[in-house]
Amino acid sequence: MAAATSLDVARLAGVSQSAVSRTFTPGASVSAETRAKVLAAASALGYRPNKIARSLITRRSGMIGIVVAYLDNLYYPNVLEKLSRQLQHNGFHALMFFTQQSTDTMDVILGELLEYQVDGLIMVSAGLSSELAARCASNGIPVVLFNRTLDDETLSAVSSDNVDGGEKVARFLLDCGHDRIAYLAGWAGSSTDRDRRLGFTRMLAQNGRTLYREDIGHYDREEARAATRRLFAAPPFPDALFCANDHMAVAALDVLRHELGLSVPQDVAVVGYDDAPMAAWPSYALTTVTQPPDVMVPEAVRLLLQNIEADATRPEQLKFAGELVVRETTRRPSQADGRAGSAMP
Amino acid sequence: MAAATSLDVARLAGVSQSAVSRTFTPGASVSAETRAKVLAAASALGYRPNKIARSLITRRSGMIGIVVAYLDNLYYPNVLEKLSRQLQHNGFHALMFFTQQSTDTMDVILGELLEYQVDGLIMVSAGLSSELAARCASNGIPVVLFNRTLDDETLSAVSSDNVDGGEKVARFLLDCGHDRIAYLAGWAGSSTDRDRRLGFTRMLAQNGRTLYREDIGHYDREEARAATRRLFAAPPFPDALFCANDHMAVAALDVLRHELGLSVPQDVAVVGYDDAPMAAWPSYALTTVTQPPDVMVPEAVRLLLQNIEADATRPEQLKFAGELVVRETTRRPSQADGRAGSAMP
DNA sequence: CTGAAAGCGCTTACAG
DNA sequence: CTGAAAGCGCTTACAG
Repeated sequence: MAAATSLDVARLAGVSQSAVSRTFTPGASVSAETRAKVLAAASALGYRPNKIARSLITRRSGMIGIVVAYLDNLYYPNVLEKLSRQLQHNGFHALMFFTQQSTDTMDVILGELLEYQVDGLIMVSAGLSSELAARCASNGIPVVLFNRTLDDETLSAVSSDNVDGGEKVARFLLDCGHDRIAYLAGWAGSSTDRDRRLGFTRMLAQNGRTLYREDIGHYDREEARAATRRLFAAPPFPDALFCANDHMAVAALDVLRHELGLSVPQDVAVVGYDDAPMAAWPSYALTTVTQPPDVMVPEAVRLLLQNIEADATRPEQLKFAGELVVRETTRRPSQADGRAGSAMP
Repeated sequence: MAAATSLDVARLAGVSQSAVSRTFTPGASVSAETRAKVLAAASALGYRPNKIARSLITRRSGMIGIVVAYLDNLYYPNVLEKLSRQLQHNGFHALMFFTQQSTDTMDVILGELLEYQVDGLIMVSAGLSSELAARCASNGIPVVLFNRTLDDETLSAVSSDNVDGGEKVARFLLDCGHDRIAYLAGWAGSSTDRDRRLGFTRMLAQNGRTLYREDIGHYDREEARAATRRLFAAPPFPDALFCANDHMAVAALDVLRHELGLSVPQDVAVVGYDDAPMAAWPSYALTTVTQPPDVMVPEAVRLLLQNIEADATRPEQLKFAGELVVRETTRRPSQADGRAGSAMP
């Protein structure tokens, strides 16, 4: 029952084992006749080249490690599916590595990644320290960060312009005439949270405003619920709430409506970030900022494969602008408002 | 920059290459002294055994192929994460294969699966014909289907008891006093849809009822929306709607409330299946039937690894009972009802 | 175009 | 416990 090898095929076809190998190597030179004999024998035996044996000598495993921290945020499953399909489309396959929260597991994971001889690495909803990044580089494994950036620009990264996105949200909320504007933060250490907050508060400041209130939800549903309660513990309530992602915005929306009995957007406007699937569902109809996976995913894969081809890692940072999608959780901007720099959806 | 090999380590440690191999093989015999020398040399060189080379001889790649059709149904990302973590916990890693809708791609995928020398296969939201299953078996690759079953019981499968689940829903809806009960079907060809519908209609029949209306949503959001419109095109409207999964139930709920202006559960009760994440969100608070991944996933992994260990595939079908979770999209059962076989949540 | 041979980095009998 | 050697299933110069 053991699978047929190239030698089995060679014997049946009456050719050398090299000839078999060549007919399965794109671009190798085999006569049409030999090729036909080999193909016939191969299909008779149900032969398929052993990729493991091949990669031992070619030094290409055809596998890309995808490191993910969690899929709770429903923006990510879609990203994962697209990444995986795109990889498949290019002759690779994704080998999954889920991290725990602790940092030393990241070390374990990296070790396994190395053992499996992955050709490259995509970090999706997980952070990677500069030190670990260096270890990948020293082992010659190209890495691209998806949706996060590293300060020292030592790794390739594909992300959306979160500063710009934060600004867009602030400008829109200002245009709608909001005054007591609150921010529900994600993880303090993440580049996404840092940048979204930066763009948001900076634009507020340019218009002479500051954050009315602020709390932290750590990109976690339950924590976001608790933070929302704190944000609305005492009047006067915020009249607008910018959440660092949709995952938290949806949780906040539920607390606002179903626990506190507030009307959205009449009592308070809510804006999220990501344009995750549920943001478009009528029950939420959440105003949010897109991070277009249709352009980001192909670029991430292209960048990675390019570095693999080149056999050298030239870090490159790609940033794409997201756009504000205005749905039902926000009011319409006041027509008469002539504030400079105001953005219309 | 090439990674260190066992030979490099051997030279540095002043021992044979075999000794190096042995210290990295659990259970092999090495003296404490040799082991220490090897470990020191290994860490000095940053050595890690090459899993690819190892698997060529051990015939164990440490990789499990996970075949997935789509992640749109948000019940699946969680399943995927749990499966992947559980595999990791057992020293394996998941290699992802996303299928297209067409059947011949399944053939291509299977070929790739074979090339990558995966130790086993888990089919998650994808179907596999008996013929392809046979090909896996003939190549000695254990397979377990997750959440679907094959009629001929030739493959292992872990699923929830969908017939029982369908019955529970019917009994509950009957207890609530519903009369015009409709069914929103999934894929006609899927075992989940077939079984849920069977249990549902059978229990209805036992109580002298039939389906008031029925339409098909193919487990697709947009199709479910369209089907819901058709189901409610003409009065008298159904007063209860059982959807074959939560993904469609949530879509139906949105059409009912936001397009047709109906109140749930006053005008119509809605029940889903799966207990996907959004079912618990207050905006939906969907009554549904669980398919407990916390028990199903570990069992699926156990079954697969057991077959891999045994080096023989003994198909086994495991079925777990789900439970009805009553939330806000259904009314309370009428207290005074004494119907035999009535179920209380 | 073709075949014999070396070698990718390991594991595993086999002697000692 | 230890080392020399064969071999896992391939690819790839090297001659012819």
